[in-house]
Amino acid sequence: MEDKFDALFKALGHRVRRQILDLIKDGPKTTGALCETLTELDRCTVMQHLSVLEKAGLVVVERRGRERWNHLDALPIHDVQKRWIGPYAAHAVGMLEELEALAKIDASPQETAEKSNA
Amino acid sequence: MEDKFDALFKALGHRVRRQILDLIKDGPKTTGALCETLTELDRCTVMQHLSVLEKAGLVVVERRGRERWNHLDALPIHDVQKRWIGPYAAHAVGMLEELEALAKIDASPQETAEKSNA
DNA sequence: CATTAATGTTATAAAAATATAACATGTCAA
DNA sequence: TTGACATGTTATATTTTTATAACATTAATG
Repeated sequence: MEDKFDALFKALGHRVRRQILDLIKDGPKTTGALCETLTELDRCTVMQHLSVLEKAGLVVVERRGRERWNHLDALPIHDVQKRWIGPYAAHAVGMLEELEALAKIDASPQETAEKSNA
Repeated sequence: MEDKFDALFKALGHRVRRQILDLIKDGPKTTGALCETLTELDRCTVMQHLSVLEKAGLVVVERRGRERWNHLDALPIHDVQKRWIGPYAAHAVGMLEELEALAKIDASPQETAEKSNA
């Protein structure tokens, strides 16, 4: 289970792979089409990145004749959201609320004067 | 900007670091306390992991005397949520809804008979 | 102030990720 | 069927990450 999250976060941890996800978000693309966009990279490198995404379950391959169509599967990201991001994002909101509460106290310091000058 | 997401996803891409985040989620801990929990790892290794988390902005260090208190800062994860996870999780929900629609069609095939037998 | 405890620093070995090259396979289309 | 095209496979160089060891620093405490 933790292996799955390892693979997912590692897959998301490279800008090229995130770029690929964005490229196939609105519909599948062939490897060739992806390479045409990612001109700065060797075709083999693009295929290796696709392989990493595939192992993480983020890309599903459909073969059509001699073409390889790379589809996005966003379901694993939903799992990441549920287990890791959601709870921590909520934690972040909690932190922000604490800061806001502190700001209000600063704005009306007379209320906390007793505590401040120890 | 993409560098930030690189650092964040890479920081989250190791189970030990995710474990550390869980350990300090409900309050800061000293490096020593973390090492007592992560007994299978060398202290230096734990410190390296903390350094990765710190560079990603997920851990903020407070020094008290000779102790180092590691605080969670979940705000960067909020950014990840907004830019990467939220939109893709929504995409996943969309995929699920498409699948459900297909299931309904399967359940009442007479409604789509015209399309099916071309 | 000397000792111990907690942490920091530098160096290094081992493993994994990244990028590329060279060659191989399968398939479309004239 | 043959040549070109899209992709696949294997090998390898480079870089980065992970894990440790050895030594250094800083602060509490008797």
